[in-house]
Amino acid sequence: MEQKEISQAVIRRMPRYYRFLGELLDEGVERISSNDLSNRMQVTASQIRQDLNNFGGFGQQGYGYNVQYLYDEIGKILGLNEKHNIIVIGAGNLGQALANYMKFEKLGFLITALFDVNPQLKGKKIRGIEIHMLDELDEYCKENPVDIAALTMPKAEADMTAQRLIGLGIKAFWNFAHVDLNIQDQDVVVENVHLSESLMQLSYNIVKNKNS
Amino acid sequence: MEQKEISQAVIRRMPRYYRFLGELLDEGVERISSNDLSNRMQVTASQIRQDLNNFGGFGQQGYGYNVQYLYDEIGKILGLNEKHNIIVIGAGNLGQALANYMKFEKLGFLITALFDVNPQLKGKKIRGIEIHMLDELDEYCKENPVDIAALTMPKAEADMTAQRLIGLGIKAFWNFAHVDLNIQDQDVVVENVHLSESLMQLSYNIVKNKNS
DNA sequence: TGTAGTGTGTGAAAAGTTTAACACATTGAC
DNA sequence: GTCAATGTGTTAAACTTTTCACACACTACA
Repeated sequence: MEQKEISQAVIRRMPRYYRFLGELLDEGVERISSNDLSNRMQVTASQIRQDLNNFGGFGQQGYGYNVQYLYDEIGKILGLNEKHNIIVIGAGNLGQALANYMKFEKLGFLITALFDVNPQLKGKKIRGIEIHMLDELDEYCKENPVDIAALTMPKAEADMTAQRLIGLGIKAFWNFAHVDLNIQDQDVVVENVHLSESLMQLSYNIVKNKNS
Repeated sequence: MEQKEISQAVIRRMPRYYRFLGELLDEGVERISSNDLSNRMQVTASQIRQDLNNFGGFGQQGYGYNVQYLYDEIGKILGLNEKHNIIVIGAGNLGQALANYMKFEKLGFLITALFDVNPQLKGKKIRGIEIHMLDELDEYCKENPVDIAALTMPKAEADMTAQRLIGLGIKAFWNFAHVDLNIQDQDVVVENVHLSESLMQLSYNIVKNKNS
């Protein structure tokens, strides 16, 4: 059904276009050329045109791109026209921080439940979102639609829990545990957020800068 | 002083090598070939050899790589042999979650202070780390060594605060605010962690998978 | 000590990504 | 309506990254 494979390099840039177009909308800008957008975003106009053309011709010669239209189209490409229910496994600081973060809801990502093994957290609510015990996971997943599982538990349990969730039909993981999930199933997608690795990259660049 | 520029594509992979080598050390493995490592890490052996060779010949023909030695060398490359003091600007959920996360310390990243504008948080401590008021920032930075500022405040204030911090001599930012920092100075490095963008990428891949 | 086997470092090929260049569709001022 | 100006979509070139292939350094066993 998909025409041709679009590279992840392109996909990584789409949310940024979406963000800048949202800002343009807020400013009341109705149309924009790849050139003007390239100045704002500090990327080449050529890249913008190439990227967008992967998905079809959204612009018009002599006019440019209609901001609202392009914004909506990129939203659709990124799946933001659908709602996504997220459960968070691990209700520690990070899990609770995610639950508290309201920005995700505006994008259509709704955190519906948290799970933890700590009995002290049982029944506690974060912004109205209940913390369940991990042994209620199976039941919850059978009774409620779940699109994404965010894994914020210690790495030792992450892969095991992921396997359990795959068994329950979960097809998408937002993985904060510092480990590679061992996923065989082609249908299952994983997005890793490895904070320590990001910090190490920063550290490399600090040291490099010092020495140059 | 730096021999030649090493691409960020390579740098992005180094922390992952570091992680796998750490695991090998824990398992008591003393030596490993690029081939065995490639099987574990699901990358090509060729890529491992190329990547490592950017920094020098760490291996030996007929033997492979000494795990401990390579681990240490990559640690040095990533600047993990030095300590880095981090201040966190924004003591909301995410800021507090970062302060609570002990893994960073093991890598040499020490969170030394949090800052916020909310007077209710004044003097509160997270794992012994004090929350200061934002107006104490200048004084703090003049009296204490600060290597990295983690920005977890709302995006509206992020860029302004970054400029202020640059004025105070901070040269590295770990930016969680959903905005591009407007940095001119070549000496200043930025590492972005844009959680919403990561989520949108995941969402794209979910939708793509459904349609294929 | 000899020798078969291992496995790096490296140069070159292949694949992928980004930038440049431009034909021509559309705009907008007169 | 005409026509210069604009600015996309697209093809091709430049550049970057990844993979392949192999000479030969070193190991390890007899």
